[in-house]
Amino acid sequence: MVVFAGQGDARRSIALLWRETGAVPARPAPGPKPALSVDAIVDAGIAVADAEGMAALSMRAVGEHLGRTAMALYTYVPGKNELVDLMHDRALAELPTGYDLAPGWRAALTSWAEDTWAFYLRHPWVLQVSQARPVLGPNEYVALETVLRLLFATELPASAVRRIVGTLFHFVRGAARTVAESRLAAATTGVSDEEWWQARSSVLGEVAPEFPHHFPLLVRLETEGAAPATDDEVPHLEREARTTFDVGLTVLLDGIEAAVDRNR
Amino acid sequence: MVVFAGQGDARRSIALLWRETGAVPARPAPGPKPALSVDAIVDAGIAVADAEGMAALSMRAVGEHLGRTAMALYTYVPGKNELVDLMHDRALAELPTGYDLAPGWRAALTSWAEDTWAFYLRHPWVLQVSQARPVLGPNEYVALETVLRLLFATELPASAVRRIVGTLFHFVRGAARTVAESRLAAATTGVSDEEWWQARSSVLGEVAPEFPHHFPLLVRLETEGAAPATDDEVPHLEREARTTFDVGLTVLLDGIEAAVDRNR
DNA sequence: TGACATTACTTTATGGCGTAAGGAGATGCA
DNA sequence: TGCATCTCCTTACGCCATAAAGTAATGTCA
Repeated sequence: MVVFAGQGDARRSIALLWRETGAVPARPAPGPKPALSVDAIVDAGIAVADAEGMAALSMRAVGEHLGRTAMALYTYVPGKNELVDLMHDRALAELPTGYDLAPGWRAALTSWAEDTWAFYLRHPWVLQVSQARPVLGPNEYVALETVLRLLFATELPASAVRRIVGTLFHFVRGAARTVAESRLAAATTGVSDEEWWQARSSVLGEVAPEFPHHFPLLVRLETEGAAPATDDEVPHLEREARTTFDVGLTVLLDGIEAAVDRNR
Repeated sequence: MVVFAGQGDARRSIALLWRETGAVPARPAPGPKPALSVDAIVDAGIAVADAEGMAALSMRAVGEHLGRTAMALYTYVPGKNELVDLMHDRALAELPTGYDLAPGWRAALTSWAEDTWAFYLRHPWVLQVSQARPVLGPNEYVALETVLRLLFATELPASAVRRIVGTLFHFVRGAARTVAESRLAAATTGVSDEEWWQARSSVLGEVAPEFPHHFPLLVRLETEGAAPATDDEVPHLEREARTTFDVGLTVLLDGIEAAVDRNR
């Protein structure tokens, strides 16, 4: 599922995101006192999505988590899309902002990428929120401003910074997505990555026996390129993904460094 | 929606993917002749997904496209997940394979990235198929072998190639995803990116008037870093995304080059 | 105090989804 | 001719988001 920013009443969604506290109701309104709140609903939504994944995030599930029906949420939130926007922006508040630039932009960007990676793995459902039309909540802006500060320290021109920040996000999100999806698949199917690969490759050996002949480089990648298996608690393929992240980050930063050198 | 590879009977899914033609039915079976075929269904699925997006891909929609009910498809295909796997592998067949390495690996990889980017934009739904447990169809392997051939030309060790290929895919998929989601949002909401940003930023000016003070670098990015608007047919933000792709690719290839130089 | 507006929340209903179950009709072989 | 086998259909179930209408609680005002 890809979730777009709420398309309904733009004014209302944005006001919700920025928690327009203005227009405080002077006199108390009639009717029963609200037992829920936007914050409580957003927290419940995050709890559900963290535990069961975005696919399991339904209005029913969130309502149930609060001892209410699905429809009760609509008193506080215009719809599911807007709820996801709010969840997204609330989650982003977790990201650190105060990176130290004294040891240089490269060290700072490395820390940023690692924190962001860890954040996505804590809240994998965030990866399903579309970046094309960003949620535009306050924390989204804070997160962007944070990484911009590190990138502007390279003294690259704004036009280059603009593109490189996109590239960094593509990379971190893509790398985290692989791990997130892998974990989700394991959780929902009860089959670990290792078991899955085992089953697949044995079937493949039957169905396509001429495989090694057609794909010699793939075989070479398997035999030469794989890290040795360890008896870690961390699943092997997850360590593999983490290594891909580290190596990819180095490549990217080397590329940025090349641009910086050219710019000097 | 994120789609995982079919988790049902592994043997059957893989046999379908590799189109196990063996065990040809010697004598014609009784019963009506099949009017559909796996191929026809896969084509219809791709047609629906290309035109309306992954979210609109339902068994009912595919059936209707063929003048059948949804349930008719289940004679040919075990379920929706397996259909998506088949669509994925069929689509991948479009990718070119014979890149010329004579002008060097960098030029070849550039062509590869551009073709892959264009492919994802032709079939944006492919980006929703999870990479964590790949579909493992024949064309998936061909596509991998293709890019491996270009990367091994760098003479980097297999372990490095293994990680860099992941990084390249993360980048290309991420960049393409932005454009794909942007187009999808425009198509489903009827609001262009430009109109959307216009509406949002005017509301934002009301709700958060102190914005420029809090996010000076974002403002700088807008004013200094943006490409001038043109009266092209291509939407402005899409050109922006394409530029991000070009710049990001350069950065990545520079990074790979740095690794190659170190390895020499 | 009683009438009434307002509010929180529930129930019910609509139209989507994937797919299980069972049935109808066509086909080929005995 | 009977029967097994096959394609394809209808129906049904339990999910989903959410529209519409109802219920009960709370406040203000006459």
